[in-house]
Amino acid sequence: MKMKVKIKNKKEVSPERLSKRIKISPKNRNGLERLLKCQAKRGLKYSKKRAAIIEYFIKADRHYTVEQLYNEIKEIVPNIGYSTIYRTLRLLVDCGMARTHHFGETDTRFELVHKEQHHDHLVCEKCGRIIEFTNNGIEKFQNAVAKEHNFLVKNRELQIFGVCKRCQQRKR
Amino acid sequence: MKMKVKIKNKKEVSPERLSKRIKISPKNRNGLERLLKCQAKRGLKYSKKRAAIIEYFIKADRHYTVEQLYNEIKEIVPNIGYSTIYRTLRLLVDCGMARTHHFGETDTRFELVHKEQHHDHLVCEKCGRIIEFTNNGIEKFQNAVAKEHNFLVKNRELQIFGVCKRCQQRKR
DNA sequence: TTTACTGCAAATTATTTGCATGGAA
DNA sequence: TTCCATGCAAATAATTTGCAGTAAA
Repeated sequence: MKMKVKIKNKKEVSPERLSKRIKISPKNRNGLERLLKCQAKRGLKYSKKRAAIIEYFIKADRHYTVEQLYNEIKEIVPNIGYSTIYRTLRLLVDCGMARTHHFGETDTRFELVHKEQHHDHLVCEKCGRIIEFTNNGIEKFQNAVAKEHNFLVKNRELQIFGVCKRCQQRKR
Repeated sequence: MKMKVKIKNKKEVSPERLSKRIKISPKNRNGLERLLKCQAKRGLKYSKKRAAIIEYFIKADRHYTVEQLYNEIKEIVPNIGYSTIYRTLRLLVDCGMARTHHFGETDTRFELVHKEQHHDHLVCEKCGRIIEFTNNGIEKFQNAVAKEHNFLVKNRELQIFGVCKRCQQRKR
């Protein structure tokens, strides 16, 4: 079992530079604002590499493994280290700008939080494709189940594993 | 990324001893039969320790971490090693007698497969309690979503995280 | 000039595997 | 006797952290 002790530094620093440097479409505006607040609260400085990672991650908008992200980022930012990717993604998660999943794999996948709506995933076991979906019916029944058990819902995660349309066609 | 190469030995051996030694209630009968077939197919021998682990795991019928199971088993079978727990649980999973989950934790939890019905979990973030439930409505909507996407469903996993009834009451 | 950021190597955690030895068939 | 099962230690995999040098503010 893993035990963690976290030491947090808090200090005021203006994060304007980060917001100027990162070019983001409007849909990510509020996510970015959350990030800036979070940075300010922690007294983080602007950093070229971190900004590059965040910008890339936001633009790509995929369900990344650290390994995948590392491989793609290092083409743009040579000399980048694994730790920086890990640290940046952890920051995004802590700020609520990213979310983690384990789609039946050993390593963690990071997903950008930019939609207001909760969504779930179809995970293709052949090609690894991940398809997002939202379904109100499922949510309603989940709430009903929780109520039955007097369970206070904080979060939920649903994955449907199988074979996507494309891979089914490919087989024939 | 982890790469695996598995070498399998197949040989005929009678698994009668295991079935005699493990005392199991009727509801686990078919699970046990699957296990015995699986053992026979692989040419596995009977083993006192393995039998003890399996029997304990079946009787307890909980969502075990390897660590938890190890700690409890070693009281009964002194001198047991972690590897044996790992190897036995892997065997159970391969035989379809156990299933793994990651309830937002880093380590794997193992669950006994003894119900015919698929079920999902309410996971209490305060006390770690895991409550199983089945809900046909959720399943129907899941199937509908899959059909919409022409997705061939192989498996599904739903977790609802939050605070259980007991822990909510405790807070006040 | 202070203090955060980064890469690297070493540490941690969860899990698996090689090997010598004990035990089942 | 044969060959699987086990414990232990070493290996692996994913992730985190310490540290010394670099770069923001």
